[in-house]
Amino acid sequence: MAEDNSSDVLSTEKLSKNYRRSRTRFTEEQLKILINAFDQKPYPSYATKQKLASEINTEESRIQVWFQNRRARYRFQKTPEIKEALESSGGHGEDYPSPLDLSTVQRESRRCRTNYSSSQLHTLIKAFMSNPYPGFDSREQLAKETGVPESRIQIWFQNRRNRFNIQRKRKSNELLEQDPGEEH
DNA sequence: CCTCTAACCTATTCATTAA
DNA sequence: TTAATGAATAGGTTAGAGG
Repeated sequence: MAEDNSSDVLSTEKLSKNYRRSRTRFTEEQLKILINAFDQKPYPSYATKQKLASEINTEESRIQVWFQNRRARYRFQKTPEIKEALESSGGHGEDYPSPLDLSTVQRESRRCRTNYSSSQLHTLIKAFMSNPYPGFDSREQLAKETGVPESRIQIWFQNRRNRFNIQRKRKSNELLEQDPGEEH
């Protein structure tokens, strides 16, 4: 088959030095603590995540991602063991009281909203225009340059891409709707 | 090869803040 | 009060380490 992926679509941005953070290896002891915390509270507050981070000596952003992945796995497989545990305890599992139901879980305090200075925004926007998908090294560089934590840089790029796409979509929809001859 | 899962992504929603 | 935007969510994809 012909390799037709040489098209210009992903020539500059996605291919260029776009590498991930190296994979974190949790020790058994760390996992024990994390799993225990998850069983107690699958939606930990920011303060709790910070506490866990210092407790197992890792970054708070790794804790955040770990909980995200754990919830996804838990929800997806809904493991037979857990289902059994739910039913064996008389219809309602006390150990797992549908902990992933957001409507019943009261969410606790988030991380404080970050305020960016205009010079920080200037740096970030410039970087975004040159590459909206910065790899780990690029994000670290930006963090160093702006003094903003790398985890905030990553979130900033996510939000920026989303809102950029939303605007783009709305524009194309408006173009479609403005067909000439539309009466009224 | 295959499985597991950290890292990453989009889309949406919640929440804070400046105008 | 509202618009802009940071933070968190669900849920999906990518990739690295080990069987």
